[in-house]
Amino acid sequence: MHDRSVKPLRRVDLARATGCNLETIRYYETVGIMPDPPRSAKGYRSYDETHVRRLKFVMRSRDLGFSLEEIRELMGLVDNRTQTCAEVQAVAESHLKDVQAKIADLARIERVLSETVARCTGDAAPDCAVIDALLEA
Amino acid sequence: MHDRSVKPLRRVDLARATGCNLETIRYYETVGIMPDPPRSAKGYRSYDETHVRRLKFVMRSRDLGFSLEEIRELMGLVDNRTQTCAEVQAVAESHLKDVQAKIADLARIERVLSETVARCTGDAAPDCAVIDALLEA
DNA sequence: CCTAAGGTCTGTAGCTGATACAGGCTCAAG
DNA sequence: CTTGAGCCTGTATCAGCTACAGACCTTAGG
Repeated sequence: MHDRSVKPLRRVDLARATGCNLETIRYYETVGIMPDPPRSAKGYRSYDETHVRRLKFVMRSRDLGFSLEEIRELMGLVDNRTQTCAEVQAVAESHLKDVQAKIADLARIERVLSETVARCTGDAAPDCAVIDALLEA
Repeated sequence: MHDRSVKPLRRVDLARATGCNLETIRYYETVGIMPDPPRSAKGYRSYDETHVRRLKFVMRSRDLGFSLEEIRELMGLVDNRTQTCAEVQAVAESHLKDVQAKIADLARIERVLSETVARCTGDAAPDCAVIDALLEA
């Protein structure tokens, strides 16, 4: 009962509530990731809790490595929830495969780098194992 | 003895010899990763084996995830090899730490994603575990 | 009521690391 | 000589932000 006429959030309030960068909020609006919010008489954006939730969703998704395009896709599925969650699962699974591939790539890089660094003597440059590894085919 | 007056390489030859994209070569020149090559009378770039080696070095380094800035640093150390290889080792080691951190991040993401996807029933959207995970704090 | 701090608005530029394209010129093989 | 392949430059595009300029507005304290 203590929410009679909740005061609207300014852009900076939304930023603070979510930890999102101020400018990024505007960016998300221009690229359609966040909806255009209602404006005050003077043109000031005014947000509410739905925006906080949505932005948190976006940020969590970004944090999990989803691209903006994937997030758009996810949110589209959520917004008109006429379909089953199988589609959502498919997006997430496809993204999971991407992540696993990236891990495999990085693991290879890690192996090469750590082997190379270990071979390094710290002596004169002409004998540097890192440089050799990069120069050799 | 069969290299009397080796014929100069064109840009496309350098691209083919290294597997680098044609435009990327020009890009690397503008950002100072590759040197400005000598030009023919008509202004055509002309490369030789030193460019091939240098570009291969750059590509291998990129492949191992070094940023252009890091590559510039590495090449600076190689070019005026007045210092010991300890500096090179330091660059590589610092990069190795970055790579390991990235792997750890991705591993966390992978865990969250795979757990979430596994919880998915494929049923109606309102119960979708992926969406729930993204909506929950 | 006035002032100062802090917020807001827009458009635009910069960042990384490429990649692509237009429009015009040139080279080399047949 | 023709034709196709390649060259040149400048500029635009992409993701995903981040930052700044310059003008305007709001709000709290004195």
